[in-house]
Amino acid sequence: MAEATPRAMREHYHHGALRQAMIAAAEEVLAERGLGGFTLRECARRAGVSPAAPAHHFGNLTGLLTAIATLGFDDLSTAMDAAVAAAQEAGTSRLAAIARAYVETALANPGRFRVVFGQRGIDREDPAFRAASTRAFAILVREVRFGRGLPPLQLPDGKPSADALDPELPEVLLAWSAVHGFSTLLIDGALDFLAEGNRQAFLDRHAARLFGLLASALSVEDGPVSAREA
Amino acid sequence: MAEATPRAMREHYHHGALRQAMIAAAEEVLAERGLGGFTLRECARRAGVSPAAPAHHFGNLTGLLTAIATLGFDDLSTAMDAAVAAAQEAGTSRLAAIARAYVETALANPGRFRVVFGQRGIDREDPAFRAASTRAFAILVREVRFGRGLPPLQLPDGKPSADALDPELPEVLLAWSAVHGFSTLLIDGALDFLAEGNRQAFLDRHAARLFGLLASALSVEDGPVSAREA
DNA sequence: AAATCATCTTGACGGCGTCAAGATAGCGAG
DNA sequence: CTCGCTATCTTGACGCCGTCAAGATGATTT
Repeated sequence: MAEATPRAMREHYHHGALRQAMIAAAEEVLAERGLGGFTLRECARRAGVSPAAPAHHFGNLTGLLTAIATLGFDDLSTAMDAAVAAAQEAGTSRLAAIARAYVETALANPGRFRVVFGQRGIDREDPAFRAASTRAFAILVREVRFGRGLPPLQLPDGKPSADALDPELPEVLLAWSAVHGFSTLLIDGALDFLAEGNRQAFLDRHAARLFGLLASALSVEDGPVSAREA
Repeated sequence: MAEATPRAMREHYHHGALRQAMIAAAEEVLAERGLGGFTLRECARRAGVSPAAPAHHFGNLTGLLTAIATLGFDDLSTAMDAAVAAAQEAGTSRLAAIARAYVETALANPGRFRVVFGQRGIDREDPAFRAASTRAFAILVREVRFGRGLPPLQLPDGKPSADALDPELPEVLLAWSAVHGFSTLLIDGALDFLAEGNRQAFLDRHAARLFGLLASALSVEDGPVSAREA
């Protein structure tokens, strides 16, 4: 497949599905070496193609990363939706399930997760990316509203009107910030001094309590419920 | 100062304070071009020195970034402590003040903030870095405990014993995750589709509510306050 | 005054992303 | 059926990157 003989080159001069092949190679490289070790040339190498070939399909490195980011966002949506369905079934907290799914997706392939959040130049105006991003955000909004006993919002097609989701925005932002922050802190090793070399044990020990705390914080009806016996 | 004549070169063959100069240059580059446009060679250029000169002081790029990260963590600590003092004075929520300070620090110099959290290879085992990191974490722990009406923890010197801070760990993690996640989402532009081109207005509009929500969530006395009428 | 040592320069290496120019092949129009 | 068109891919080059080995320089110690 990656033959170097003139014969094979002649036969495969036109790759035929380079775009797909590049994306597959990119996912591979990200999983293997992370975002730091990610290289356009290496992806081209694995796709069995010259370094300049991808330009025609993706424009440049940013284009490739944007494509990866779009897929990554879709995976995030898929994982969250699946988690919600499972929690629904099991009768457990849907918000906690979403949180778990988000963090697990990030930890499963940190390099890819970092691409999604543009640690290395993606095109946020790209229509496909925007669509994927909006889709994921809508899931979060829907679940936060569900957690507060509110009916789902009518999301015509494009982005939800800012006014419509304004009332619950702080809750949504808190939810997203918390799961996203926890994910990045874990990925970047900022919590390693607490995990003492065993990240999984650390998660088993504290993640559920953290997610539960978040879910219950978001379910609280109104203002400060403190002042209980302070 | 950055003369190129042999004369000046001879006079300045030994820079004398290259370490400082490199750090200053690095901060400059980070502020100007962000972490993506950050380059060891560019820093050396601004310090008026050859590309290989910094090696003697920092080892390699990672060494320089680690030094920057250490300073960045210290700034985070300073900002948080100042915010707490101010809130104390004003009688407002100390936790909300810390949150605001954290986010503001991140937004003030995103490139530097990204260095702190190792988006580009730092040495987390570096003693100075570890100390700075522990210091900042201790502030967070102290304030979360204060918010819950608990006395400050005895932190001998090194890291706090894991057992001692175990009870409040979920709250601390939630606090850190939320402020960190909000910061990175903002920095990475993931919230731009909500901010509609005016990030400051967006913050003015929603940040206070978000921080207030977080602070009150952390002040809740005990377990799930949900199940109220679910 | 001589020797030692930290500091800095020079020149080179391989790897990167990108670009211009040319080779190749599939495809539609005649 | 063939001719040309166009999308696709290669080649070779450019400037930039981080790093290294070897040598120059100057401060410090002996």
